[in-house]
Amino acid sequence: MKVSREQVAENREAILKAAGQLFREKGFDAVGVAEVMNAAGFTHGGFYGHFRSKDDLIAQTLAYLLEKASGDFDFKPFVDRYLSAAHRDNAATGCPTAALAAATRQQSAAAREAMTSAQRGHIDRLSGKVEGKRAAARRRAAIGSWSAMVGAMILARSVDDSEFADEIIKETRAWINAK
Amino acid sequence: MKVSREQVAENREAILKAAGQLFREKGFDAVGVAEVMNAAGFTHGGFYGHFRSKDDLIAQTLAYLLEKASGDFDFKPFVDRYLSAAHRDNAATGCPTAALAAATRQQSAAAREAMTSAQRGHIDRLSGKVEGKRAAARRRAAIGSWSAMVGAMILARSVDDSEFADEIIKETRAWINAK
DNA sequence: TGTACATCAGTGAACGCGCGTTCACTGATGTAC
DNA sequence: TGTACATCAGTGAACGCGCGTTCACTGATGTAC
Repeated sequence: MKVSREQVAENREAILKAAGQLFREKGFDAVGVAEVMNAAGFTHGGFYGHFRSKDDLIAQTLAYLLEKASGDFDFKPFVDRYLSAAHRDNAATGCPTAALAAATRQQSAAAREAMTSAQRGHIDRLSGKVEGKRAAARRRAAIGSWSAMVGAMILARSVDDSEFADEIIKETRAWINAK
Repeated sequence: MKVSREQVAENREAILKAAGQLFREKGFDAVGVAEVMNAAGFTHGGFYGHFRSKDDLIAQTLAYLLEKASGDFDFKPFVDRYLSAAHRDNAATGCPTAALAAATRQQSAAAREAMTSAQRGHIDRLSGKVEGKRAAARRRAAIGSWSAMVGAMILARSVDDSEFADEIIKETRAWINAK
């Protein structure tokens, strides 16, 4: 059955939302088109009315997640929220960079472009929030801190011992804050 | 045809070596059992004489790569070699943690165990190399530096602009060295 | 040491499942009069 | 405003390909005498 235009837009966003959670939780390859559509409340056949291919879905989901994650923030609370056990345990709703940047390396050009411009924007924003007088020093601190945050989250999630994972997160947080 | 016992051991290592390169380059899911066997110089049927399953291969390849990557080193040269454009451009022969830690999260218990014990060992070793008087401060610097190195390499490889990637690597290196 | 036989690493065809993708169909929406 | 028709979002069956896995077979290795 046909549906109204606003409904189409809502349905499309529901698909992106479902894909966003599933991809962050399980990775691009382990999530099928049918699984995404079911999670969004549809059957798989309608998928190609919204997206040209699974690759297209991946690129658009990345753009959608990275855009949504680009809100305003203060530096210290951002670091503390980011480097927390809650974030480690909730990849499906957490930072798309920590969950998907490594996998984006093997994805389409469109997906990599979405990731690239998001990283540019995020580092620019971080540079404005970090302490320091000279712009170059602030940018360096922004890049260094961001690398440490993303790396710590990925390492913490890759180990199977939650105490060790906590140590990685806490010590990285303390190390960044001590700068 | 049957082959000698030493040959079997050599062949097994050839498979692990081929898998190690392919997995680091393309990721676990994008590499098939037949592709690994061909790269090692065999046909796919013989695979199950060496490994119980593809999951088993993944776990054993991780253990193999992480073991080989655990040599001795000095801190500063290690950071400089790690955070280099050459390392960024050669994932297939580079650090298994940067290439595979994120994907290990979705793998078998055995794979995660290999990653966990390797991270423990690596952080212990780094703690002994880093400058600082008190053990806790050295361990903190080791964890923070290691998070930043892994995060910077993953971020640099995820973007499609090599100048921006270089900036991420260089600034993270400078930031670590400035600690 | 030499010979006969059992073992078993590697081969390549085959199987079956899951996944991305296609397509004829349905029926509600939106438009033309 | 009401009616008739065209449009098209979503359905669900079907297709085909690739991949992990199995298996009967081959022939070189290793062992028993």
